[in-house]
Amino acid sequence: MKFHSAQNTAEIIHGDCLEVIPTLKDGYAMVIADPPYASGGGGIREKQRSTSDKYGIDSPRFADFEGDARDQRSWVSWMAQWMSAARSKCIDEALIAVFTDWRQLPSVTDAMQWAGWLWRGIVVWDKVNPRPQLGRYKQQCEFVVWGSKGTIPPNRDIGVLPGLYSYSMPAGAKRLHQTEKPVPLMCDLFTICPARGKVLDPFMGSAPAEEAALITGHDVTGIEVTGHYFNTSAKRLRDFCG
Amino acid sequence: MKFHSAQNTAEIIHGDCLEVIPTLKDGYAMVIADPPYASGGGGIREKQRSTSDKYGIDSPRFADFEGDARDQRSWVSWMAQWMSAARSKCIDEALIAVFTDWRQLPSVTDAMQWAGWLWRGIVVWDKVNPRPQLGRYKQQCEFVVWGSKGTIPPNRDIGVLPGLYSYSMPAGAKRLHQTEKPVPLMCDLFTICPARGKVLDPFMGSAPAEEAALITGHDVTGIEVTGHYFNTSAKRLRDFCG
DNA sequence: CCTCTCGATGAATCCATCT
DNA sequence: AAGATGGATTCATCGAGAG
Repeated sequence: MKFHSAQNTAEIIHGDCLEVIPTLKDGYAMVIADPPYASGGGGIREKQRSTSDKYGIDSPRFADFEGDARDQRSWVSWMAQWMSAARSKCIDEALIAVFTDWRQLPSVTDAMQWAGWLWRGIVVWDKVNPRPQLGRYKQQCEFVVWGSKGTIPPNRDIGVLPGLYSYSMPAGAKRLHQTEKPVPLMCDLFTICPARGKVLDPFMGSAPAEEAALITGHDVTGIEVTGHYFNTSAKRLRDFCG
Repeated sequence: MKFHSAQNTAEIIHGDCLEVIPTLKDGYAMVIADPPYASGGGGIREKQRSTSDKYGIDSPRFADFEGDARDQRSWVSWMAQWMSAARSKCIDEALIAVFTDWRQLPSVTDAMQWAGWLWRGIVVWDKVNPRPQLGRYKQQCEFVVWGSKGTIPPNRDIGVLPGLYSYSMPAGAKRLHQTEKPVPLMCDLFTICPARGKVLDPFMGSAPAEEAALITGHDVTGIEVTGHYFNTSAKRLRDFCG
């Protein structure tokens, strides 16, 4: 399914990214990913809880999403698999940026390197208003582990990018997914992507990255396995493209 | 060597923390550590460079510090060893906080857990003005991996602590060590330590943590292996205690 | 005492050039 | 051919010193 803004195209595909990615044409300049964190709890019982129960706060407003019930070992190898598949569809100077929380950060850096990407750093997303925790430090930040397929060419016209971004979680009716990322944050992250470079997003969710890619002038391919959220994304992009 | 503020005592010891820690009395409520990161490079050549050369910029202003030349495997097991030794001198509800950069963050979380500590989160230190890097995200933050020996009792009277702190690197003549941490940052981190709880600092450097501990009302034991920096710390604490 | 300008600095990274 | 060395780059912030 395709949506067109003034200059760019967003294509969205309903399916499992491990099956869909091999069918794509290559030429991607950036991979952006917000995979299920699978970190809601240590034991098998926690993994079996629904995502809206694990990550929801008071009343479950959101449909459950898939892929969050893997145990730690299989989660890491699965992460490495899709990162490897995505890498094979990328140009040599491509970049990758993967969201994670503190619990899975070490596993994400492992998986990224197993998949052949060069790990280059950690960008911090300050969520500004996280849930307070009495008597301990708040988990105020999430992290974007980023890397590249090969060397990054110098002297691109993008200046110096921040390593810390502060944006509140999307709130209220505008929020369409439990773990939706702010569109302005996604726009900022795309600053590192070469002008007009194609973007691949294997975990579309409610499509904030697709909206941001169109805003910043990139073609984008989004993949989503959960039917409910694929439909949510289609509606969002239909509305956005007017 | 001991220094006394109005209410508290700082004891500083010259030696290798792995040898010194077993000689200490127990009863510590918090371990704070800023170990050598050993992340200056992947190969043996990088490890052999002096710390002032690796981490300093143009003209080396600071004396070199020891312990930064371990390779990755031995660095991790060494980290686990001192964390384990420190843990055995702690009370059941003790806390630990360890500084690291992005490169070593996954290894620090491994070592902390190998040593028996419960890993509880990542506190982010925003350095505000890191060196800019053209065409990529800046490495703007360092990280404090924190955990506890056992459960953390609820309802301690410290309210909710931030998970993100912004402080510039100490600058100018006040800065006594290449990698010195800001005293206000150290003071903020000690907010989680129970009132009058004893603090252990195995990598004293130029003693910003010792100064912060006295300011916030804690007895503290600092250990430093490099003679030059032991003397620097002694002078700093002598001046501070008047 | 406050404001302004100017200069110096940084737990960096990359690459061309030697050995 | 592989490993070691040295130099260039970048800009927000801080501090010193002048006005």
